[in-house]
Amino acid sequence: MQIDEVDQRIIASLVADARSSYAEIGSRVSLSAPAVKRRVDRLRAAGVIRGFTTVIDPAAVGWNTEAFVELFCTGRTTPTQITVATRRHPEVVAAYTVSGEADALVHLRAADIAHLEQALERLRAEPFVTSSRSMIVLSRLVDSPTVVPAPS
Amino acid sequence: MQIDEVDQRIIASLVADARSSYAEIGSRVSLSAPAVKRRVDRLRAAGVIRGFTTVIDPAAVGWNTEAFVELFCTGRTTPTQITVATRRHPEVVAAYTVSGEADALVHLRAADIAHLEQALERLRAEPFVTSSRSMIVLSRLVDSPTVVPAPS
DNA sequence: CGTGAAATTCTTTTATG
DNA sequence: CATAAAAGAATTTCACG
Repeated sequence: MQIDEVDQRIIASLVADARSSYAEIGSRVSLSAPAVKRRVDRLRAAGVIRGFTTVIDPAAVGWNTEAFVELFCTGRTTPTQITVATRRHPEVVAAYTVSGEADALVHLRAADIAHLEQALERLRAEPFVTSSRSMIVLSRLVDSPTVVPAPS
Repeated sequence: MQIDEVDQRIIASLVADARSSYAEIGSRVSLSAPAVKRRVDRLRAAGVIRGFTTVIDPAAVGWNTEAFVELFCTGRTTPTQITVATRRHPEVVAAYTVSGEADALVHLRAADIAHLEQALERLRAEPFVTSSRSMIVLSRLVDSPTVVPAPS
């Protein structure tokens, strides 16, 4: 899909504050509110804008422990298998297939260390997992939300 | 801060759609719009709600490559040093200090492999980095936004 | 593509239990 | 803490250039 500079600025504005009004965005990009709405609708329909969400402090709602787990899998494990398996675990925030030593990297979030240990055990019990290596997050140093510059 | 079940449902609703109206949220949690607004204001003031943002398809705006880099640092590297250093790199989406072999884990996003390689070189050139291990993301299997259940 | 205007709906304040 | 009512904005549709 074609995205012009105005779209980019609208996106940047919505990333910074998803609840700002179309009129407010319009004043920043020199467009009327209906024009902004039409562009946003188009960007949503095209899948550029996936949705609007709220950033919550995980600790405030009881998630105090995070970890990244490298999974080593059996030879003929498919990405789909890993997907369906990891999705079953509510502690899985994200999962990726990766190049390097490991086959997949899983981002976990748990209430506490005990909960994390439990989730880890469950994950490692998946039949295609041959071994794993965990990194428990000690502190989050940087956490940028979805950024939207225009890479040259 | 104290969060009751109604707050939790309001949060869940806002995480699912940050642009839904207070009236709509209110109808889901059996509350009037002003009551919802007051709770949201309180949750924002308390830092439970950090903000409202928009989820963008990275590829649609030119970010096609992702990687996780484990950093191994010199003995007396502080988290603050890693923070300020990684923040300087626009490709850094997130950074964590971690337990395990590595000292830090850095999540990078770049336009393409060439850009990623460049960013990696820059990162590895930081004086406190003794070595690194990269995992290039082949595919994103799972990507849940900030979830908000009530961990028992 | 864009704007302006009109109708509807939401937000937000204030008063009140 | 909640609701209700009222004023002010915003959303959304529509006609039009």
